[in-house]
Amino acid sequence: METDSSLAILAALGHPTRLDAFRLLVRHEPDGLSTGQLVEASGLTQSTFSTHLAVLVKAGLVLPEKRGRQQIQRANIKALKDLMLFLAKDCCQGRPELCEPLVAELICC
Amino acid sequence: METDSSLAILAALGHPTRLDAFRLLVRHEPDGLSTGQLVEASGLTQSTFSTHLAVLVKAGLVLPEKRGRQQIQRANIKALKDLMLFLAKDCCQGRPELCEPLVAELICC
DNA sequence: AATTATCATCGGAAATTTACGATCAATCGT
DNA sequence: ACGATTGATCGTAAATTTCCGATGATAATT
Repeated sequence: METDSSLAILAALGHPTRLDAFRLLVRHEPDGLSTGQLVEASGLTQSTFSTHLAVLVKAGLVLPEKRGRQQIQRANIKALKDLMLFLAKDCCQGRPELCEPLVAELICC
Repeated sequence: METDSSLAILAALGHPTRLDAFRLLVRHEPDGLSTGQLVEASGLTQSTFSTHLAVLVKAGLVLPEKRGRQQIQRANIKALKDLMLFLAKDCCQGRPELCEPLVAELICC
């Protein structure tokens, strides 16, 4: 994964509203949630949340899917995986000994 | 790890200057780099970079250490690990089947 | 066809971030 | 003690982000 798309993902998740929304979508995989449900959960205005959602979509973290006049949003787990691999490479590639306990702790989850 | 500190880490890494600096520090573990070396690598002004560095330190991603009149900066690998565990929990806790390929790919690195 | 529901986009205000030069504090070398 | 080096902090201007109400576009309902 290139650093630019990782950067976009990090920036997208670096806001409470967007992080909450993404985590909520992960918990609702693979059904997803409509934009309206996400708006309600956020407690923000529809237009305000729409711009946040656009950031997540642009970063590739959320995959919108048209269903009727609703817009179903789904978390892109692969994007999350790619980000984690990108982060892991930083410490594992250069310093494998630093990565060992990290992976060990991940396996048990 | 609480979501607030994860949020701070994500926001801190969501800027090219700070992401670059952090990755550079990871590659220089465990020796670290002086602030001046980081400034030079960033190509920014000393004062500008100093504010970026403060964000990284506040998020706990970088651990400063006084040495003479220099300030040695070191990457906090544990903070990175905690972030990855936080992200992994989102998809693993709710949906273990989503996490399996993620962990599998991490192990090989 | 008209109305309603869902969601994106526009326009603009307020807040925050980013960037810089200048200054200050601390430490080192002379 | 004095000057030089290192890096944090202050003041501030420009850019970006965040938030909202209003408007538009599209699709379902009546």
